[in-house]
Amino acid sequence: MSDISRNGHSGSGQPGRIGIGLELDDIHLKILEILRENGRISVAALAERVGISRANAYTRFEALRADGAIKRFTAEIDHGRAGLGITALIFVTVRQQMWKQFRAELARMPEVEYCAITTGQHDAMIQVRVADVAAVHTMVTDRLANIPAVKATETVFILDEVLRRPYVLPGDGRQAARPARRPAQEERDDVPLGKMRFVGAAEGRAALQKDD
Amino acid sequence: MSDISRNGHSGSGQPGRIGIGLELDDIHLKILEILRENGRISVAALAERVGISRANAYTRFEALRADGAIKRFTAEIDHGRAGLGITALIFVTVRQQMWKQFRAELARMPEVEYCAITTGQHDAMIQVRVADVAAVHTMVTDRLANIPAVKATETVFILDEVLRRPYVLPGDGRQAARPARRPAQEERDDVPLGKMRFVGAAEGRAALQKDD
DNA sequence: GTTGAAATTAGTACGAA
DNA sequence: TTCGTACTAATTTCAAC
Repeated sequence: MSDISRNGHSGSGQPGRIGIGLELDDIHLKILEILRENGRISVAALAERVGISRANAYTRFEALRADGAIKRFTAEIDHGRAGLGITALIFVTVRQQMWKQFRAELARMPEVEYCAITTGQHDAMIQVRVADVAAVHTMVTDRLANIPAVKATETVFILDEVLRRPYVLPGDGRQAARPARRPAQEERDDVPLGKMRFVGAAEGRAALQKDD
Repeated sequence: MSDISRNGHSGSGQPGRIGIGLELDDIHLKILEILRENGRISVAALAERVGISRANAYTRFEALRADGAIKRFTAEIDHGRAGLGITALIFVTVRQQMWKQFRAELARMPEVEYCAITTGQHDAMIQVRVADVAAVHTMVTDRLANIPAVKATETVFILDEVLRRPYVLPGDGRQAARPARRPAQEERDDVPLGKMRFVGAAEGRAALQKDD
């Protein structure tokens, strides 16, 4: 139910568009860094780790929350232990005029953890967590297939989740974090380009986003 | 760096395998439900919302943490506001013998938020967050392409993130939550099966997981 | 933006149901 | 096990610097 696209700083955000309401400085980023790996740390302890006063930490903490830079705090659950041992990705091709309906149906499927609109061969990718393989089949055939907006699906299973970072932030020891220096052409034409493939949006898909 | 597969209850978990150390009852699940939508709630407030005593809430809270059912608490960040407005999915084909090396390289790429091994045409899907489109290109051509373990990549961009639930749990108003009643064949053969496609693992891929 | 005290709340221990 | 209470420690708030 949490629609994270409405004020659209996710995914569809303009490149380099930083700090609309709040100017995020290094201390803000450090706070976020700590909070993403320990969402329950006290503000007092946070202040100490960042090296600022408690009052300052409270002010910044509240500002980040109010600004929306921190969207929420959440507990990461071990799905296996909670009885949802199967994870699958379902790539969906959506009839363009019916995008809004597709969204509404998604909101009614609690097994969907994530849904994103993508470029490439399909229009959307959804990630589902269910108890067993049969439930994936039920989900795809009974629920998704009966949505008129769904033209086709392709399902793959997740065999193992190798890595999940709480939430990526700029400056994680990265070189091209914010302004992103673009290497000159000469510097990068030694790259084996034949290995890779970029997949743009299918024709006429520009309309998809405005569709709702 | 957070390798969530080692004790493998994620993704590769057996169907219905619930409560290895801890038997999770309805109260445990309700606690998880509240915690996933507000990871910073006090245990006192939690106790009240669940309808148990404070002491009991502390006991269960600690048990869930110790058992690993709660893996960590984290803050959800608005990436756009933090300067990482571009999200992409990179599907990677990995040379089987080199899986371990691929993992090691991943750990050194802070822009990778998520990596999962999948069935289907590709071997892994990674999700990256970067500042701009150029950074995706740099990432794929300079970093991934130079890993010998990487045979090929296919990149799609995420245009919009429609839905993200903190973490899916069983019993979210779902019918087939835990034991997952499998519908009899007669009940489901009215489904338009032509719409969908399940994609199994490529040949010889069973070896992949044992590879590290 | 900081420090330090008061008020509040969180976390612990333990005996009883 | 769970609950209730009393106790201790820590956090948050707020005022003055």
